[in-house]
Amino acid sequence: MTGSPVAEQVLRSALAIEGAESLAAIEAEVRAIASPLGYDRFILFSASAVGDQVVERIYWVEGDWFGDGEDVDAETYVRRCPVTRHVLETREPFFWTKTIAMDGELYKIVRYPRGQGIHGLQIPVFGPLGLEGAMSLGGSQIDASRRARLSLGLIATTAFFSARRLLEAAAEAVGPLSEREREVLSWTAAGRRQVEIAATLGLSERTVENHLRRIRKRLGVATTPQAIRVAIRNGDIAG
Amino acid sequence: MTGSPVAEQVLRSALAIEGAESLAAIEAEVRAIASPLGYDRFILFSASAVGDQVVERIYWVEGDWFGDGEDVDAETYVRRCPVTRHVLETREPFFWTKTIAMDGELYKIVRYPRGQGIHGLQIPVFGPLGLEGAMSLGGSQIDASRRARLSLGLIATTAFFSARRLLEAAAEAVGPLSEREREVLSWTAAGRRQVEIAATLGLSERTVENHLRRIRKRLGVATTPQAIRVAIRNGDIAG
DNA sequence: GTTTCATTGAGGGAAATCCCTCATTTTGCT
DNA sequence: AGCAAAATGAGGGATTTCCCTCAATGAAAC
Repeated sequence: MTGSPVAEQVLRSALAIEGAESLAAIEAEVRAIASPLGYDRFILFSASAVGDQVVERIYWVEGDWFGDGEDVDAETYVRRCPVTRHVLETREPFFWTKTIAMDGELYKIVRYPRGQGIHGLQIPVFGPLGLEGAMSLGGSQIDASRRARLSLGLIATTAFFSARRLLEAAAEAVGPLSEREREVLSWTAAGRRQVEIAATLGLSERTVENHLRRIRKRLGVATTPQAIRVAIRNGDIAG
Repeated sequence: MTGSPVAEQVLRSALAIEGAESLAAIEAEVRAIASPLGYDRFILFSASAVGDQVVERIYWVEGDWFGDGEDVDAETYVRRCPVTRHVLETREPFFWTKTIAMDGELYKIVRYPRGQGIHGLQIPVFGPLGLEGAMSLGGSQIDASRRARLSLGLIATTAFFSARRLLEAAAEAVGPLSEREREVLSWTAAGRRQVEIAATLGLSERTVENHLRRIRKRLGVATTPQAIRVAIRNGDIAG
């Protein structure tokens, strides 16, 4: 489609992104790699695989994602987009195509985008807790080769972690679990219900519930089952 | 230390690994990239933190990891190694150094390995379920630049997923849980709610609920959080 | 051909969990 | 003493999970 990505440039940009001290610097590097490949719109966001909410926080939006006359803001658009939701179901970067049908826009996940419309590449980013973010790149004439996908995958992954480092500096100050919290969680892992744990420890059900909520918050998870896994992994409770 | 990685070669190898049809082909590509950087021993394995057990399955071991006269097998060595355990606690590739002290071997996680001894790079690999595997590379004279780390990170990540695709293809159900049940439980451990899992797997909420109930019954537990722990213990799902 | 089991789905209702906020007491630390 | 964090508890409402039963399909086993 356009020139194939220059490998040297890709590595160099990834390193630059890794050490970037501002979001603008990250954006510039991404553009430098993506533009020659035909991508001219970008979305970078943190995501959690939990809750109905896929998108957690948008780090960067750029380009004509919405078309003229659309009066949706970036947040709404990204959150509603079916392509965005698809990151929950995949473990690999994927291409998509948006065509204008009679009854509105039609998104499709495709192997190789071609033909009329806006095409794009969506790259999920994974971490210790599973899906942690994603980057979307789009354009009307894009390089959709495996090589481009691999290159942009590296760039996007690096960009996400770097952007998060910059923007969520003081966000996740999660401490370790307290003694009481470990105790409650251990009983939970042992199959006890909140009311039973309350009786065992001589607490009210409310307190047990409050402890569990605080535990989830601390561990940065959404559900108690997930808290069990994370706590086991962290060594907070016995596996 | 040695020549810096040729970016073009890195991208090419990553693509080759991605499409590889045999483990040997993957190994060859990794060697081609890693050797010039001074790495001559490799371990590739799937991982999960099941209590004491970090390593799940070793895909590939090569090189002089153990020294002469050592009569430990690869499994034991990798499982015992403190460096291996450290992948549980990190979200980034890291360098380590092994020095021979009077009272045995001493491993240290370092920013830039130098001096005498064996040095290495450990690269955790993440997926939708969190930590899913890792690759260890070692050598006595290694390139420990950020550039090398980034390049090998890409290579290792690609290699892991490709190797798993090849080797776990015919993995059959060994546990008491069926394939579908394991799948549902894994997503639960990853923090998904029933309705979300239903959407992801294309099932009705009812079906997911039924699966979970059957899982609890099979494992002989009362609650889903407990099922998570028991399943992790049994190795039915990743820790 | 019959039986078994995995997989899928549902109705209806009970139980449990989860979310928000607010408040009190205790404990550890400077 | 004074502050911060842990630990405790509650109100009130929204979601989610759980439990019972019932049922249809398809594939594998006998």
